[in-house]
Amino acid sequence: MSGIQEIASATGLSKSTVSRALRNLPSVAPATVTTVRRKADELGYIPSSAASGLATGRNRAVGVVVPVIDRWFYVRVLEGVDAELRRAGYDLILFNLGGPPSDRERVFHRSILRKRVDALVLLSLVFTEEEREQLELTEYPTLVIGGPAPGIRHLGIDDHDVAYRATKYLLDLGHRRIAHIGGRDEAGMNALVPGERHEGYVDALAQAGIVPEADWSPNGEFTLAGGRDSMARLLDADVVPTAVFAASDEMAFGAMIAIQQAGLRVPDDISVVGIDGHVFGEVFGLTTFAQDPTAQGARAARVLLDELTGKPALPWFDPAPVVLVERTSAAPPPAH
Amino acid sequence: MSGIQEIASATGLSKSTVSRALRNLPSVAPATVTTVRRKADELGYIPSSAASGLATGRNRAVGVVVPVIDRWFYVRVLEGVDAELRRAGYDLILFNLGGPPSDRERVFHRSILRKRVDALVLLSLVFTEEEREQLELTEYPTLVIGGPAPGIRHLGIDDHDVAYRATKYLLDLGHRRIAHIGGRDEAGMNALVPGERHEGYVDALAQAGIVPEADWSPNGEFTLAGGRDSMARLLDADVVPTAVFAASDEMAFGAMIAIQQAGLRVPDDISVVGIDGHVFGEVFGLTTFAQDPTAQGARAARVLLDELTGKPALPWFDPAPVVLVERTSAAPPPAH
DNA sequence: ATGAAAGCGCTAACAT
DNA sequence: ATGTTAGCGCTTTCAT
Repeated sequence: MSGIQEIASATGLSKSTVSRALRNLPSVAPATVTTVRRKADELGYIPSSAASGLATGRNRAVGVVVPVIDRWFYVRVLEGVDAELRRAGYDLILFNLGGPPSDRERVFHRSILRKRVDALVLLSLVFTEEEREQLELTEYPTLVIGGPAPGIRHLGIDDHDVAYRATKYLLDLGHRRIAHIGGRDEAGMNALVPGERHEGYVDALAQAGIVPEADWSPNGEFTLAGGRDSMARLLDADVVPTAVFAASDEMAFGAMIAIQQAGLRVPDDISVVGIDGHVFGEVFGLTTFAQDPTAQGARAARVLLDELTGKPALPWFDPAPVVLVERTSAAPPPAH
Repeated sequence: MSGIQEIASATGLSKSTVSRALRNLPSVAPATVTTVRRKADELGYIPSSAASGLATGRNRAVGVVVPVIDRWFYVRVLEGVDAELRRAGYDLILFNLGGPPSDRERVFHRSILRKRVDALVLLSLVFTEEEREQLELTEYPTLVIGGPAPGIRHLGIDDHDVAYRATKYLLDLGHRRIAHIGGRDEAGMNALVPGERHEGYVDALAQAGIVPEADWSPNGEFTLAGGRDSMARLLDADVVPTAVFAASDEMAFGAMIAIQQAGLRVPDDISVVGIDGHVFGEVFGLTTFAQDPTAQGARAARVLLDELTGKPALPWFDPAPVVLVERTSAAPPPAH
């Protein structure tokens, strides 16, 4: 109801002065600031972001685009982005590309590109050539978290390297029969991540002179149920692995459950390691290579915010850290 | 860069006609619409939400306020709200009250009340008297999901009833020694939910003439680890329950893990039931009373959107449905 | 330190 | 069916 104008009238000042006072600009008498602020409170003044956005071209908001919301990784990243934005007084607009593919187009055009945000964080997304161009046209500072995206700078862990380390870890424990529960491309999501992790696995094995069984890389779909089912199939085969490297903790949990359900024990019969650092890891006793998506999100937001205030754009990021968290799901293979 | 004006000039039409054409208003010649749209594409026209927001007073955005993001329930609700908003071409602004309490105040004033949204969905939040007043001043259509909030209409399940049914279910199976893993108030979150669930449990027991042991309502903090620890403690006592009703699936999973780690079996030695309908339930084989937070979110968004288009406000909602999903975690108590 | 005036890009009467 | 004219509520020169 009440705008800057009412405050001006009520205090006998001009709109400009009120505007300045409200924004703590220099060259406003301290006394004036006090008067203005008090009147503002009194009148229950609430600034209109549309008006200031129109006048300045700044929205004080950044968009976060996700392929789906309901995934541990995205939620954690969101948490990090949010924390940093909040400190800066920026709002977070969430764009979910999930659901019917037709929606994707709509969201993309009608929403993302609507000049509502000042910058964009894209999570694990792969874009079409056309979408990329559109994004560039907007000239928003933009970056991708979670998996390389051709043509856009990205922030995240080195997927090949973690997978390599995870496999190596199992190798060093003495395992030779190591399976890998991974993923495949999913609609609109980054297909490169599962690919790189699989390669890291294959490469580590190759270096040890091992060629993995053909069907030892089942698709766990990055879900708990997928991990369980994949493991169950692995357990059914003629030759069973003594260790499993899952491309995500969730799949690793699924594998652990399948192993127990089969009457076997982790790690006595089969060792399991994952990637992620999921909260549930502690309870499951999962040995994993943990990343910190929240930190990645915060970092991304920080970078974007800096660029919004004029800092030159970073063209490239060092890989985000991954730390080995040793718990009880991995041990040397059974003696026999 | 280019606005409605350039299109007007380029086509020889007036700003108004272009505006109308772009918004598919009636009373614009079909041919004109075509011309305008083509020119718009050609020029890479992107509407400014700030400008139209300022002109109309509508932002085509709704805010969702959460106490923390990283919780199964909230994420699912978010998914539902988002789906509905997307269909209507609305954006979703996420306000996270989590983190330092000082932030809460800032988010509340600087962001939520900034006239950036047209309506508000509040998740499991309890507000101070002052916050409530502020909210009312904004006159946004508002509603709460997940737990009653004094003074604001709310949408969600009947917590007392589910808890009653869950306990009754165990009772009907023949159990007499039933424990309840629940929660307590958490910073800024709805303290009423765990309370109601606990009461439902107590009431069902009372009706069967049972007074629960004093320490059979441990605080599982609504987390997996909390559920596990609570169960472990329960298992350590002199007299051990034959069944456990957990106020959330996550705590139920934790309880199941603790039971297994103690060398006991579910449901042979101890039965477990939960509330929620968490995806992991299937893999864990958890018998639970499932709600559908996504549907609740969608419903909420639908209602708000309707009210934005003039429909009279609904003062009250029927409780959201809860369905019993029977799996393998609950059975009659051991014979002896 | 403060004020006056123009304008951000769109929408909405009110014409015609 | 289209054009004219005012704003929406701020910020920002440019004066003073």
